[in-house]
Amino acid sequence: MHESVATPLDAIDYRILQELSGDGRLSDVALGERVHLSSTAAARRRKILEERGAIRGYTADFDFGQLGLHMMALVSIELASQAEQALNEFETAVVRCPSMSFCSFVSGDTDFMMIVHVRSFEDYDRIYRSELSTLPHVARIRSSFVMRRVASRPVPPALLQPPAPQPGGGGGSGGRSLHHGLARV
Amino acid sequence: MHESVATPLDAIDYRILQELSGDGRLSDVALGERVHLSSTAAARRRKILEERGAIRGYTADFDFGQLGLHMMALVSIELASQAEQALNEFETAVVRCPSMSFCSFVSGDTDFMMIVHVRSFEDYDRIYRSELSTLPHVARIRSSFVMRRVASRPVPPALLQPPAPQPGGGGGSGGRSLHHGLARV
DNA sequence: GATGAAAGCAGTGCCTC
DNA sequence: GAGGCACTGCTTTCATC
Repeated sequence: MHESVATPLDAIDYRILQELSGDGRLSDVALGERVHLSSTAAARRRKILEERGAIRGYTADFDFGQLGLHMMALVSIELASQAEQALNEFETAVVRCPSMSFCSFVSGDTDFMMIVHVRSFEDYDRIYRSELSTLPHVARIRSSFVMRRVASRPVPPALLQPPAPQPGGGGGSGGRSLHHGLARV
Repeated sequence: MHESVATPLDAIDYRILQELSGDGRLSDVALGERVHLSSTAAARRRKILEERGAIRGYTADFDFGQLGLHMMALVSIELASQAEQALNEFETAVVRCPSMSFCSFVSGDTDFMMIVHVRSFEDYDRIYRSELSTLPHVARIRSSFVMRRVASRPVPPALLQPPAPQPGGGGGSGGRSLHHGLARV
């Protein structure tokens, strides 16, 4: 697996990503029409994007309410220790939380941020006690609840574009200089 | 108002949702095999789930790093006023933020939580000043950055199941194993 | 990137349980 | 009402240029 980007994505690749972001089940024929390519050319590009990992997969987007998941909680978790072993043990445990949708190690005044979907307040109470507060090394949990989703999209279409050239000519700091320190997010 | 829950989803429907959550481009033939149905029956159920809105759509899942989006920020925004007009004006403006992936009105000690993808620190600085701090009624912005994604999945498979029977009733069908791996981390 | 043939798939109507 | 089967027309795939 080559971590470095072998060939940069061109404008058509980004168009394909935009279309597949909007409809992941788009047929190759429809995809080709939208990016002004033949279906085979579109399919080939799509496959290359999948193989190089730019497209990691496809998923269905659900109505959480219809699935009975009426509440979404944003949970910030502070550990009692930030030693590597504590972080590792916490992370190993948290990926096994059945209710956890998202968890990341963050900078700032907390250690981890999680997104948790639950059915009800009772459900959250149960999960809080059985899944969250039993995670190792947890010192403090703060929860806030999503009252209303204002906007939600996998990636803003505006970001699915080739990196713009930096103003000022030779600057070139856009996009490729930040591999140190931040893992791929 | 008896149209809110037309027909409850059965166990096969939830199996279909699980499979499409893992691979949104699954063909009807493959879907049928996985849920032990013919392709036509699987396709019919999938279509019904789409039409009733349980499946809102399908989307591709990207490697943000390969797209040049090396940073993800969690931004909490507190407004100077929580009057309805202020909330409305803020929300109208925030959905136009090109870099915004997610925004919700939340309970707790802030008003809105956003997820923002950017290319670099320079990019974030630019977006902070041009997109975030110019939003109407903003009193305070706090950002934290995702250092590492520990886990990320659209919906935990464990939640894509029929609601468990209420305790005390008589339900004995709760022997569910939680061995689902994380689809993508 | 395009073309054409072959394989595979989706969509429909009809039948069974 | 729901599942399965067979047929028909597309779509995808893989040669090849």
